[in-house]
Amino acid sequence: MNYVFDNDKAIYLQLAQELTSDIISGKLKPGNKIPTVRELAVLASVNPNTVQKALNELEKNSLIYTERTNGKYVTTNVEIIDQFKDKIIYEKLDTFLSDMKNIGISDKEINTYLSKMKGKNNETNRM
Amino acid sequence: MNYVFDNDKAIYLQLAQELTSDIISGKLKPGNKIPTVRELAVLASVNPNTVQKALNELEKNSLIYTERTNGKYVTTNVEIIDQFKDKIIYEKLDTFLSDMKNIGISDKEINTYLSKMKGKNNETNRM
Amino acid sequence: MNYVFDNDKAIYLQLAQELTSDIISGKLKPGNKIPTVRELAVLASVNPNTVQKALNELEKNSLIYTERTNGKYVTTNVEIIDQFKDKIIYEKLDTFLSDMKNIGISDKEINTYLSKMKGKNNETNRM
Amino acid sequence: MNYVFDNDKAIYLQLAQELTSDIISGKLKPGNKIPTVRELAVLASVNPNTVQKALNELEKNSLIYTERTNGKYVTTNVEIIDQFKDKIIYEKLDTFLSDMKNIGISDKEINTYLSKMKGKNNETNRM
DNA sequence: GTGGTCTAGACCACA
DNA sequence: GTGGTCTAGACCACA
Repeated sequence: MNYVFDNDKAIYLQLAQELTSDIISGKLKPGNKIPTVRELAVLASVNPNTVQKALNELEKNSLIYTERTNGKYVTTNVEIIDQFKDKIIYEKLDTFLSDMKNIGISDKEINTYLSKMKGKNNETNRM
Repeated sequence: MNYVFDNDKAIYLQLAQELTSDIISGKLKPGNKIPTVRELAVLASVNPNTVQKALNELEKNSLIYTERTNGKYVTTNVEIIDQFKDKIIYEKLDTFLSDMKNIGISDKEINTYLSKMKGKNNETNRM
Repeated sequence: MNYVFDNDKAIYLQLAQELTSDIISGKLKPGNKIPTVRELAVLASVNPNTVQKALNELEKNSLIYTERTNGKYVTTNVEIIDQFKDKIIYEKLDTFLSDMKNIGISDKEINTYLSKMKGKNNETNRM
Repeated sequence: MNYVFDNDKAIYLQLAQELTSDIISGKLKPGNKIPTVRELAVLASVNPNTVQKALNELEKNSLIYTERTNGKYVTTNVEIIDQFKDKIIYEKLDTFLSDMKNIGISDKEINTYLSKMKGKNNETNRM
């Protein structure tokens, strides 16, 4: 996890997206315990309230659930994760393609750019 | 122009990006007059001050210039526009690819998804 | 006359200052006819209303007077011009020295800078 | 800090210049916390939005940086401050000398005036 | 009619 | 409490 936040968007939303990525990618597996709010707060150099707000987003999407006094866990319902993964991929693709279109880049050009860049983008980590 | 704003980001930044897209894509051509601050405010259902702030962003990037009492115009310096276009394409590609990577999508899968979706994304308009 | 205006200040005030300089320096001599409002407007690439407003400033300071239907003239009262010259020199010096002081430049340093720069500032024309 | 504004120039620009002077002169030192937006608004008898706009100017010039929710601080990069100081001194000298020239004051006369006035200008505070 | 500035006041994210 | 955004509305310089 590489917590560098973009000033243009609320931190709690960016954090929620990072954590969602971790679940979707399998980095955090079904049933895994999520680090405590305080641990995450330290990891992300962020106020616990902000972490709480981020985790609420995940819970709203049923990606995690809370065991009272025991902690928060990744859902064991693989269906939900898979569906969410599909939804996010679709959204990101859609946004990417319509952005390219708005900028005036044809499908053909997209392919050219993509083949140029693949394998080179190891530095950044935005979502 | 389709001004639907996302709650997650400052309106003035989203508006600035829409207008930047319009210039980069050639929809607004070098030397073209930008609609007046007040016109844009009405079009985007937003306060004139917010439009001002958005246009300041474009002016900061030298994409537009102001003729006192006359209006604002797209730069006639094609170089600047081209360079900005390249910069934005690079950034969007980079973000897209690292997002996909974070989600756990391989380059091969990206290609599959892309060929499925191309030509279908006519609804949305985000940047 | 070199009419390049600074965006940070009203044009009519800048124009008034240019014209005041011309009188104070003797470029426009006592009794000389001032170019017409329209001529000045063309020279300065400015609206006649703006020239009018600038000339009002000079008239307010008694540096020029209007002969109905005949035009505007530099005052023949040399006293007034001399006093105004003194006043402006004093103000400019005062502003300059207090600016330098605020920036933290000592009198000694001012001298060093001045001897370095004298004779070199032929390009600019601000007032 | 002495916040008296001149009607001829935008308040936010004058405020920006005052604060720039404070940094350049060392009155506000590298790393120092800038008074809060609201404090400055009260000090300058000005709207907080106007202060924001002024501070944006300083941030644009990298003289200050913002710590989210924590406040704004003078840059710790002394290089930047020194370069900006040089730039401003040069500009002020250049303006001063060309103004004097336009008024018809010779270099020799400037020296005479300067030696008369030095040490006497304690009242004013313009920049 | 054009852009620019400013205010009063509200509301948000984050700590 | 800190900075940031936004609105409604007023007023100015310039053409």
